[in-house]
Amino acid sequence: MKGSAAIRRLEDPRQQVLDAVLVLFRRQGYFATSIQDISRESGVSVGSIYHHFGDKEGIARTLYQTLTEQMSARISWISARQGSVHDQCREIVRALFEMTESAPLVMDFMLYAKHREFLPEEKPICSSRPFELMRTVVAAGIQTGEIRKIDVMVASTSLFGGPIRMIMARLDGVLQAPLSGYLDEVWDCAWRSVAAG
Amino acid sequence: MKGSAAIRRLEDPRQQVLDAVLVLFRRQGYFATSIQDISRESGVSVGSIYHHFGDKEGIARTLYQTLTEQMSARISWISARQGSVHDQCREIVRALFEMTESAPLVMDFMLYAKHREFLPEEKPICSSRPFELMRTVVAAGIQTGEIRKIDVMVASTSLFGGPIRMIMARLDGVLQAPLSGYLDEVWDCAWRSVAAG
DNA sequence: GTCTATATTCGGATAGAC
DNA sequence: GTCTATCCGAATATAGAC
Repeated sequence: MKGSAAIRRLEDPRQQVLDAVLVLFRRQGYFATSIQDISRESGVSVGSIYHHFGDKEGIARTLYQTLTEQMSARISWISARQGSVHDQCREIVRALFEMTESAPLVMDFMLYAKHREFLPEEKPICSSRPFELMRTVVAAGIQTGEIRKIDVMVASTSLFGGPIRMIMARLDGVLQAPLSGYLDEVWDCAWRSVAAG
Repeated sequence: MKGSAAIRRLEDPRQQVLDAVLVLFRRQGYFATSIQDISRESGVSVGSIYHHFGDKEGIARTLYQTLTEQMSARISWISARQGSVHDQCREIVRALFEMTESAPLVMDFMLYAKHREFLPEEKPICSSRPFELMRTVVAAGIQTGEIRKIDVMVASTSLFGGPIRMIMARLDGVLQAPLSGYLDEVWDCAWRSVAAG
């Protein structure tokens, strides 16, 4: 039955560990978080953690890959459901804002964690799938003529740079109110920067 | 004479250490850099380093404060020399781009370093002096009517968010060519997002 | 102020029982 | 698969001579 899957998932030690490190990495950072901390917070023993993840880096890598995949999937899904590139991009920004409020730890890890410091093999965040997808959408917008004929990288950073800085400000506590209240104004600014006509 | 000052500065152990950690923190990050590494790279002994900085965190703090002060001073200077807010902001972006090319290590430390992980006392980078100054300029622009009447934070992130993302892409190696070639297009986009009229 | 040698702590990783 | 007890290398910080 379905219910047992949910319970199993709660008991799944891998998921327990991933949930715990998301909290701990945010609170103390990767390096200040010991395996002992992770064991205590997750309720999974040290030996079990090593059995499942190999080493400490393996935990971070698994978390990183899981989250980037989820985010990519969500962006693709949104993108496919919208008609115009304008609507696609606006809904992506809306989704990013919504994720920031509902899962700030995830957004924090995605945007702020210096993956290069503890995942030297991984590509920089700018080159990760979610950001590549955003650039793809922008490139399509230039093709359709919705977006002015400018460099794709310039268009992407102009369109999403403002919203991303707002998210960072919110995660830092510089911004007190929820992002949803700023969405219309932020999107209006962002779109003006690249809109054709 | 002036020459001896320059030589003295090269011999100043504090400066030697700060120069070295800028390189090391960029290459390996704060936590992966040991005091031994710093001693080797700077040519200053471990004991001397502790004498001057107290502890490892003291090195990072000194570096952070020195760089934010320099950056703030430069932004203030630029801002004071320009007539319109439009020109002030454009020259700030130009200066940021120029700094990225001439001193990438400095920009990397300012934008990318997770200061919260090793400087828990410091304010988040969004709240640091340089960013506050930028918001002040933007607020002035709203007063003069050059910038539309929108939320100051929204206006700031919209205006500088794109350029900052371009800088990050450049530091990550995602962008191959120097930023100077993108300045006009980036600034055009940025200004459109907030310009009145 | 500068340096070398050293102490002490800490945390990643493993061994091996269950 | 899970757990506890343990090892061992590494890194911060200090002591104390010069």
